[in-house]
Amino acid sequence: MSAPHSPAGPEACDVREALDLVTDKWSLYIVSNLSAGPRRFNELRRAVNGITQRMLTLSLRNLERDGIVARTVHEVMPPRVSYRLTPLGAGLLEAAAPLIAWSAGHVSDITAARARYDVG
Amino acid sequence: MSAPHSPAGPEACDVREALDLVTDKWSLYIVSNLSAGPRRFNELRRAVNGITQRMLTLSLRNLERDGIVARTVHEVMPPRVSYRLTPLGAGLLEAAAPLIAWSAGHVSDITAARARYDVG
DNA sequence: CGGTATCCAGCGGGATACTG
DNA sequence: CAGTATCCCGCTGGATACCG
Repeated sequence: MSAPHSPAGPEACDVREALDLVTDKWSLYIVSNLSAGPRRFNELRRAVNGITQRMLTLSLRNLERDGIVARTVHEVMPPRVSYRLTPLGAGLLEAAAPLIAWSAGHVSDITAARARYDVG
Repeated sequence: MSAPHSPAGPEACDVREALDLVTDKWSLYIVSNLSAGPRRFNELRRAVNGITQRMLTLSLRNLERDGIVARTVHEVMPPRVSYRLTPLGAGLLEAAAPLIAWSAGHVSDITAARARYDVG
């Protein structure tokens, strides 16, 4: 099909691209769990509520690919791999912090709104 | 329940709940398009790059249900329906603004990081 | 420990057609 | 104009098993 007709401004596409970074289930959650410093794979797995091994691996790979997270392998036995935020990732976390805080603070408002909507 | 090494205390579940608000493809995009004031259905459709009629309807219903967006029907012919942010929605937009701005401003960084990753 | 590989269910979401 | 209804494909992501 024809490319999205958005000559209206270069920002439109950027915003869509940008929001895709946030549109996946785990990335922001993982990033926020790396705020306190480097974490090993299984530390993250325990910290990130409900994530599977597979999804943690995939999410970390994507974050690494995007330059958000850095992966370090320590060549010892047993294997030791740690993950930490890059400067880019730290910037993302900083930018996301208000949204995360707001969301956490307004879950009850939204739950209430839903209840009202579903009744009336 | 706060483990000493984990930032995930009782807030953990809330954060997951909260991030689910952001985890869908269109909501933040729509909300950001309502920042300048009320919009009619097809205005939004044109503004929100690439959205289908179905997904716009579904997304607006969810946002209305969550108390983020208010829907007003003007009983005229042809039908006229407008959508605007509620105070809650305005708060969400305010909280999301830094993330949206950051994302839009760092798309190129991320694209570059991907290119580097894919080569090496 | 830190992954891959494989299988598969669910649903997000696009295309299309119809309606008040 | 502002939706509903229907069909269906593909990707997300969960469960499980295996590997260096």
